[in-house]
Amino acid sequence: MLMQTLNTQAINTQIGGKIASSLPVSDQFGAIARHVGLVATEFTYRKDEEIYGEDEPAEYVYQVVSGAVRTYKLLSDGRRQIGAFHLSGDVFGLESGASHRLAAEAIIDTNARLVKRASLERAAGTDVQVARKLWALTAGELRHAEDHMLLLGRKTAMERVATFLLEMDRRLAVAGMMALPMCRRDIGDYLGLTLETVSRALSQLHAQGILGFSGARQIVLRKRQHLRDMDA
Amino acid sequence: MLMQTLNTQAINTQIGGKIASSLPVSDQFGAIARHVGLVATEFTYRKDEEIYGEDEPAEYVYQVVSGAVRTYKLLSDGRRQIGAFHLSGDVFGLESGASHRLAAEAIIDTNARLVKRASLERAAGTDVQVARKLWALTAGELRHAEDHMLLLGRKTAMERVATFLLEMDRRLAVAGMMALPMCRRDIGDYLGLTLETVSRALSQLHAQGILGFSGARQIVLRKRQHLRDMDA
DNA sequence: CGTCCATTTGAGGTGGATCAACCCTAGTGG
DNA sequence: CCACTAGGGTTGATCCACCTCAAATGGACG
Repeated sequence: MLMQTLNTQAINTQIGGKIASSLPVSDQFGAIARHVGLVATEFTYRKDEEIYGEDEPAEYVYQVVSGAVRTYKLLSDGRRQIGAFHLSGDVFGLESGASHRLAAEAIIDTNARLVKRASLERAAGTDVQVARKLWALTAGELRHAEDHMLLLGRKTAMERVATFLLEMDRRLAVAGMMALPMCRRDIGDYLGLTLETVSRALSQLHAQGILGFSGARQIVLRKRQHLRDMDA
Repeated sequence: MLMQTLNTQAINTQIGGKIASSLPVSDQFGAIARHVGLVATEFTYRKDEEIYGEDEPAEYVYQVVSGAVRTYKLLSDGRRQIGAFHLSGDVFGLESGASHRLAAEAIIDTNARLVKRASLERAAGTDVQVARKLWALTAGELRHAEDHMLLLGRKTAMERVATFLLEMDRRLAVAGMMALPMCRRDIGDYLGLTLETVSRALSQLHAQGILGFSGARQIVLRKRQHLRDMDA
């Protein structure tokens, strides 16, 4: 369980078997709140570990430091819909209401900063900038959900995969190459497809020279415009 | 174009061919903002009239007074995904960013109150309660979108229709009967199905005695628990 | 080097889409 | 008051994109 180097004043504590660190909020934590007095705790979650469950009280708000997180809903028979993938820098678990609407799990080993929801609420009550930021974060999630409804309701399998590749390319490509943290089943459950259909679409794009593989999860896009055209 | 009785101090004006009325905000406008000084304008939209377009600057926030509104996204070839139906009392068109993410149209003749986005923003800057309310409204839309992603990505046609019926029953049933304002095509574009599939599902539920018709859009649910069971 | 998953690929089935009549019913005009 | 019409809704027949089931392949890790 590797942890990112923290502020030297950080106090490391052991909670529930996970390594935690308290640290004063600095500019590096700006994404959640630039507000003096807020304390962030850093946690490490192992691959496939649950971070919180659906309908669980929303005690904390999270920011991914490293790793990746999936949020999802389940039907009673196990069918799963992944609502979003959260990557480095992303905030997740922010709720206006009392409980989490989706469950969250680490896709791979993940470090996250936590702040108490209550302290954010308090900060928002005195600092308009904080309140505005919380609203903007929720609005950003809503925008993503609206785009995703169009994908799930109306796009073909190939269009869904093309959209997914462009999204991931934008969010995690380094030097034109992306290293996907999630498996084909996760991608399928995000796109409303089976893992086999995802695999077939990727194989077809590979055969057409639109993407290159170096390992199943290392992908380089070779014809982005072609993907944009097919994403409808 | 019938209009609801307004405050006697209201000033009626004619704008762009539509009847508009300015009125001081009172408690009846609480859903958008209980903030002195905000002015709401009332507009009437005819059936199928566009209220705003996708990506159009978000100048106003709307509240349905009477009627019904659909918000939707289109793909280039005309495929449409309806994101939500807005009924009496619902707020729509609220954006944290600069532009509308979905287009909006009146489903039937509709009256709506409008307030300038800028004045809401101003109010939110001074009144924490207003800021909190705006956030809660956006969070409520997000919750609906998250539920709907699960429906679109993972539910069967029958499960989608059952979910739809329960949602509409909850939102617009009067004396156990609901009068749907939207046509089968709208329902299909909301549920990610074709209008034929929606019609077949409703016919099957009718044949099973789970619902009764009095006209294609007048529906009474006879076995709500049965619908809840099939909505997975 | 062997084991275990993740991924790919193949073969066949099916739920919902598509294409096509037909049927209501509300509104219109005679 | 009734015949006519148009648009919405229903129903039927067929199709096909994606799912399901199955097996082979590959890659990471002990």
